[in-house]
Amino acid sequence: MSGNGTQKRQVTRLSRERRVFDIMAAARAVFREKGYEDAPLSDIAERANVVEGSIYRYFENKRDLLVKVIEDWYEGMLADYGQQLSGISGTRNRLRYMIWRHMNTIHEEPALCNLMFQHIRPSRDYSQTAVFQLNREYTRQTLEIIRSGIEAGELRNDVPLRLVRDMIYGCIEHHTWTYLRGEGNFDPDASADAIVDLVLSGLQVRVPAEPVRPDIAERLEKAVARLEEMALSGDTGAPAP
Amino acid sequence: MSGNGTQKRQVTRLSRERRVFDIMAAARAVFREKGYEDAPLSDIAERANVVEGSIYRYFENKRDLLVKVIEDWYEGMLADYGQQLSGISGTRNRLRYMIWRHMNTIHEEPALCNLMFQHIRPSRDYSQTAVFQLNREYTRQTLEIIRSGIEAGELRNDVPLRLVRDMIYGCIEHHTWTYLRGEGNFDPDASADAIVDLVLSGLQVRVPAEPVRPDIAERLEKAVARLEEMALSGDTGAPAP
DNA sequence: CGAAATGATGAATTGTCCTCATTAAGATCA
DNA sequence: TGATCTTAATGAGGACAATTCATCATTTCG
Repeated sequence: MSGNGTQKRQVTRLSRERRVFDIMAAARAVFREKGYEDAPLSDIAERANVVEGSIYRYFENKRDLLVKVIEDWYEGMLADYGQQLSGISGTRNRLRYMIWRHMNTIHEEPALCNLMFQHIRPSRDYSQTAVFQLNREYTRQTLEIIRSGIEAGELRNDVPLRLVRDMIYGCIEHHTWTYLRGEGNFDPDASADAIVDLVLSGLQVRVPAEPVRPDIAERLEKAVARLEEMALSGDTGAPAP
Repeated sequence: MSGNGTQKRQVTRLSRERRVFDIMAAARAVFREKGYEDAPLSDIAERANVVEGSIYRYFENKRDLLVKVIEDWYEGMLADYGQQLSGISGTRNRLRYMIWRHMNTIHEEPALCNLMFQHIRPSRDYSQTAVFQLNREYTRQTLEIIRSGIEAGELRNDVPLRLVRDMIYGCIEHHTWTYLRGEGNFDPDASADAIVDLVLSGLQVRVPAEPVRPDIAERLEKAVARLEEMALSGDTGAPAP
């Protein structure tokens, strides 16, 4: 409207790394806030101080941007996982840490987790992505915990490992979502304890280590009674008529 | 192009029910084939022999159409569930049936399940939908199975019910997806057995019902030995030096 | 300093969902 | 039966977001 007809446009050029970093940071924030489909590329571009079209110089398309964002987040998350875990000993403690950490992640980044579960994991080519590989390494450690528990004789050896893995992760996810939906409040510590307990002990009632098995107690008592009787009567041990 | 300039357009009018039925059937097919975002309304309209705009006379928008499709499918699915379940007795058998059925559903309609998990369940207003209510009733029956197992003394009574529910459903879903992704082949029967077993028994090694507790066996043997000795010696029962 | 190479731009294109003024089919009534 | 009214169906067009590309700005290099 005002007379800036022949104004030369300003163009700022930064290093490739810096641009990629800016765009991914902006994308992560916007995706976290609005989800995937409700996040217009224009929002991301604006927040990154870039024009829409420029994004396509660094990312194939919107989906590729999402994948890279999640990948980046995942890497940061898992960076210290192995190390932390190696500092914990005992099957139960290690399982508990793994469960606790997984729950905590969902609790702290529900939006990004949602993107992962809604848009990355169900995609056809998921098993070709880097996130898949990261995840594989992550869950491999869980399988390893179980395997060493079996070797130590603490855990049953007749259970399909993958099923156990699926049970643990499935439980965590399902449980966290129902909580996030607003059923009760969230206590990762208590929940982690309960899940470990349930996975290890199962639902069935366990017979406590019985003080004395009834049939044996009976036989013992009879033997003692007979002993006493014999001691008093001088019997030779043949049953009384 | 060819000279049909003033051709009167043909309009067919059907009952409201019939139109809704046609559109939902077409939508279910197209959604199943292409997912949600990759299913253009034009495809659905074409398959239903309707023009795009007409869909909006019966459904608020694309999402509403999806919700109604899933609702409809869910209702059909759960119609006989309660009845089937009431024909099965025993905690283990009932749990197994519930698990088997859930797995089977995912196996037979992976695409529709995906829509449910990806687009319906995570939505903000999920807990206001009819599907949510249906699902609630569905999982309530699972809680009921467990509750009656507890009452019968078969199951532990110190376990949070919701956690058990989450564990079962989470396990089924996670497990089925990893299978559908192509890791191994799918055997609902074997898997259902394994899941029931794991949920009931847990991971930990169970001490088998010992034939005789060692300490008791020892005492028994000693008693018998003493008996014999006494019978031979005419001892009064005081321990031998 | 000039030319070539590369990066950034935003206008234009495309593909969808969705709206709405217009038209056709069927219902109602004289 | 024919005129009028009601309402369903239509499809052209609006809105909006992803993606492309010809053009121009900046940097690099001889």
